[in-house]
Amino acid sequence: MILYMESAQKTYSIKELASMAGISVRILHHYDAIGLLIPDRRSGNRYRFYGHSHLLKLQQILFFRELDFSLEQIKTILEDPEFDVIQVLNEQKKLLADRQKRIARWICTIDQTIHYLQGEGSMQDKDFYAGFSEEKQAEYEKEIRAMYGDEPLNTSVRRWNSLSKERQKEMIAKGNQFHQRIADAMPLGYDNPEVVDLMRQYWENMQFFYDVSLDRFEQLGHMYNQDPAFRATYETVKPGLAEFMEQAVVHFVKLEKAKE
Amino acid sequence: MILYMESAQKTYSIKELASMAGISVRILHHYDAIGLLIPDRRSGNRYRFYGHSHLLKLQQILFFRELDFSLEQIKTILEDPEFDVIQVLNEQKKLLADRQKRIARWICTIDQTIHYLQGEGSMQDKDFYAGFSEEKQAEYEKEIRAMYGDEPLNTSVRRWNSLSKERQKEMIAKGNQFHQRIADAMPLGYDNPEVVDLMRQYWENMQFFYDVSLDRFEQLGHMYNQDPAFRATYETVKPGLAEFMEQAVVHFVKLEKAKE
DNA sequence: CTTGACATTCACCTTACGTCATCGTTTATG
DNA sequence: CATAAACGATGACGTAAGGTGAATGTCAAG
Repeated sequence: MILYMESAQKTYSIKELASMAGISVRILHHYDAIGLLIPDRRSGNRYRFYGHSHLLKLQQILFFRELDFSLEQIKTILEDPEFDVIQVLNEQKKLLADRQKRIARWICTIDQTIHYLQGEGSMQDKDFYAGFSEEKQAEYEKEIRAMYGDEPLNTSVRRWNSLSKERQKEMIAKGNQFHQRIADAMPLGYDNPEVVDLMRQYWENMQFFYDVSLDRFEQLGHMYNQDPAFRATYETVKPGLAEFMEQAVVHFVKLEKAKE
Repeated sequence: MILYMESAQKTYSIKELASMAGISVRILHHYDAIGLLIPDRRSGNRYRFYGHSHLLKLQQILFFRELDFSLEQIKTILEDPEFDVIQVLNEQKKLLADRQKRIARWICTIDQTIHYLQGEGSMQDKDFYAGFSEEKQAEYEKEIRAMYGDEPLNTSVRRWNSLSKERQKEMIAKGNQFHQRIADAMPLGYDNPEVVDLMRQYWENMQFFYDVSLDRFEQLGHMYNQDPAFRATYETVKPGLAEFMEQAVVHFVKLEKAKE
């Protein structure tokens, strides 16, 4: 492992390090015992002292741990002389993205299960486990493609395509109307009841395409402001609309959750 | 647990069930031993046989397991006579959404760490662990607010705000230009080299605000088409643009990944 | 009648710590 | 200065969720 940290800086006691990292002292004992994170200094009384470099290494360890690597694996990874922190951090980002996708599949499977339980569809037994293994998923997607051809279809797109052209235009116009109405309502402030009601309508309108949970809607709200593409489109309707939308969505979600 | 499944249907051997669910036979033994999933029938030779209802219950168990519930907790949850599958499925969706958020924070922490390691910023030690515990995160956000006031600020928004008004207008115009140029290029087809190059520029332009990975960009691509709000704004530029953008993004990402 | 696939139970092993217990050290306080 | 509280060390045992293997039973097919 290549770590260019001139460690001159501060040293931490075992408890300091543990509480900074949000872990127990015992864990650091354990990591010392198995040679995963050995303090560079031991005072005469055998007290452990950690330097700044251990901070980074511990972060690495906990990253990998979060990704369900075994401590043994982590050790070999970190001991690898070819090991480049930045490269591995980038790889970790990818792993996390994979995990996000997996969770998204799970959410999808849950939706299907709910649908099945409500008796509206007949789910085959194997579908129950679609969210699980990679191979099963690959296999499953193959069948889907065999059924629907090679187009990148999914339910919301199919639902959209099933609308008449008339209806599509209508929906688009509706969306734009909302943006305009929300823009007009900006001076009232994001916590104005009228604005809150507008947000509710906006949200309910979405449900047609997409099963948008409150949490999901909140995420979208942030994106309205933060993603440059969306931000730009909102800002052209009216300067400040992107940020206003974010605030209004967050506020609406908060109110809605308080109801429950 | 309320499960209205008239189990008349097929019965499965232990191995069949295990392989359907992608788990080991031993796990089913274990679940039987601790009374978590007991087969309804044992033939004379003590062989276990499972029915359709066990499929659903096992799915529930594995769902909760994925969410790091202990088997003990899972047992009490499923034994609760008040237990409503659909309600809990909805709760699980929420938990999964939380997990997604947590991962998003991790990705953010990784980005900061990379930034720090490249010597471009000075990260405080505690920031190393920002992705971890909830309390730490709450604490941390408090400090942020103390520093920046009560606005819901984040790096990309700060970055945006740090631009001059002139520059902001410029960026918005740029985004719109892209949309227009991409719309104009639609007849060429999403796999046209010119379109691919446009997508690259679009992507690179994003990097200014947001560290958009290829995977993330692909997700965004799907949203352009699937999220009604964004779909609507794209469709007003030109009908069919939303779907075209999705295809073009997916194609671009595929090409880009093939390069690696 | 044997072989191979599948089933059973019993029993010990593993990982990554938690949880004492027992003891030494340091520091704050009366 | 004495003493308690807080922190440190080591050692030993416990735990959850299975893995792994041994010894043995069952059954259909060749």
